[in-house]
Amino acid sequence: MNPNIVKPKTLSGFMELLPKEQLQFNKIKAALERVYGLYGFYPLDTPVLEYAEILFAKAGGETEKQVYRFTKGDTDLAMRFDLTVPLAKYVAKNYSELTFPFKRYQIGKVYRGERAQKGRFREFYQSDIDIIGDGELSTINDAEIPSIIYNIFTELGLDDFTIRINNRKVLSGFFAMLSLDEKAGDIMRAVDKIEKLGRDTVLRELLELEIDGELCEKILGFIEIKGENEQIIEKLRALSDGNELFENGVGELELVAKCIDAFDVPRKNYRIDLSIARGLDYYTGTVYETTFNTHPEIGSICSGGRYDNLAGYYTEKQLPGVGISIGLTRLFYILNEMNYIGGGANSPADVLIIPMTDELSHAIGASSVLRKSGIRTQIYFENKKFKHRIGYADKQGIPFAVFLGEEEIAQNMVKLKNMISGEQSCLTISEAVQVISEYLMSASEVKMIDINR
RNA sequence: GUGGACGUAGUUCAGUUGGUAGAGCGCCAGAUUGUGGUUCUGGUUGUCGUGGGUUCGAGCCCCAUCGUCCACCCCA
Repeated sequence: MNPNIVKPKTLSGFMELLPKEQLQFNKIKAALERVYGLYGFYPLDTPVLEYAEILFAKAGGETEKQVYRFTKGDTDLAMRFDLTVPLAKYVAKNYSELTFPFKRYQIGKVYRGERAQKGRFREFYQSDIDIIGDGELSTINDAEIPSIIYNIFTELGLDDFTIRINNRKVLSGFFAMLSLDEKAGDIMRAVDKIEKLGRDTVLRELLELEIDGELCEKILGFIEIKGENEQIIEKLRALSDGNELFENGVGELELVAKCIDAFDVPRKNYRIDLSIARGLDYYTGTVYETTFNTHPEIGSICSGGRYDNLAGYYTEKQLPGVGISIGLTRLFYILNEMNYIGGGANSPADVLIIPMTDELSHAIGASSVLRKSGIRTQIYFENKKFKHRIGYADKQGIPFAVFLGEEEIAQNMVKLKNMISGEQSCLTISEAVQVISEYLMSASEVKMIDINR
């Protein structure tokens, strides 16, 4: 091997897609943007790099260790590890220019310097939506978020998922009732794992926190409360000893659940689950977590919640908000892994024009006509054997080929071949446009993701 | 940061007690010079991650190193 050749390789934990996969990825991204737009969210883009002092204003412990940080000259720089902190900075900085409640979505890459593994990346897309209030923000917003998530997943063709909701005030209030306020954070982190690790492991972790065995049982019994949403609320009411935080939380949870019904999210796709806690400590109210029913081992594909104060590190203003983040890279990775992806058109073009003569003006003219009708068109310019030319269309799944030879040009016709059926016919260019357009109409009904594949 | 597995062709991988470097897929050519996807025939591809050691002889054994993957932690 030539020693001057540098072996091409990509860093571990950085996803790089093949052309067809990238096409599918972009379709999913476009579907998200479309739905966000339907709910009146503004798009936002912020820099990947920020001053380290901005990103580290809040960060601590684990996240801090995972941030890529470096200096250029005298500037201390860091790469964003989520989209929430940049949003906080943005809102604080542009407070006077914004209209509240401020609704924004942002789809961008974030960076975490941790060990990569299955479905775990060091560079990945997050797709965030947040609603930020000025001073206060109605709890009804907490119900709109799951409805957006529901619409996104159904839009993508998925239906076997569950959005689970809970309220941190309910949990914190309950722990306060057990006089365990100080350990609330640790307890929540332990309790959050019950789905994955099982009751026994969680019990062991609770005991390690030096919590009395009887209280541990109470905690476990609490998070295992099951039933229809109304029944859960009823059971919670019965448990209350008048703790204000707890009662507030139960009230919020009831309201949010009721409103989610009003948003027409089917009961099969969401439910109250008291074991959902979220490890992050800035959540103060409603919390969400979404999983695929058939593959719970994957973990959460999108999660978020309510926070009291978004930008306390950057402004005196009180800015409560609610938001959620979809792990787009992970979502795509998993769908791809399961072969769910690939339905519908995934070709770069709808037609490949194959000129059979040296004179290309007819081919170029035909391509202009096709493109003006919204048909994605490529011309094969290379001087290759015929089987390569048609093979180019075949390999890329381009559904139509147009042959332009002496004969067709003389008759002012094109030969249109349907690559899937193999049928071909001599048509005028406008007839060809019609045939292709009809095909594209029917093809667009195919779901891009098919879990039954 | 902790623990475990694995590095062989473009790619996925086989390679027996240490004895000539292999297969599928892909790619190229032909059957078929204006018809792909199927089929058949032929062909192409290697610093066996890197460095050292043991040995008459190492893809295989030993040491080191780099890299990758998996799990934990944490998270999307």
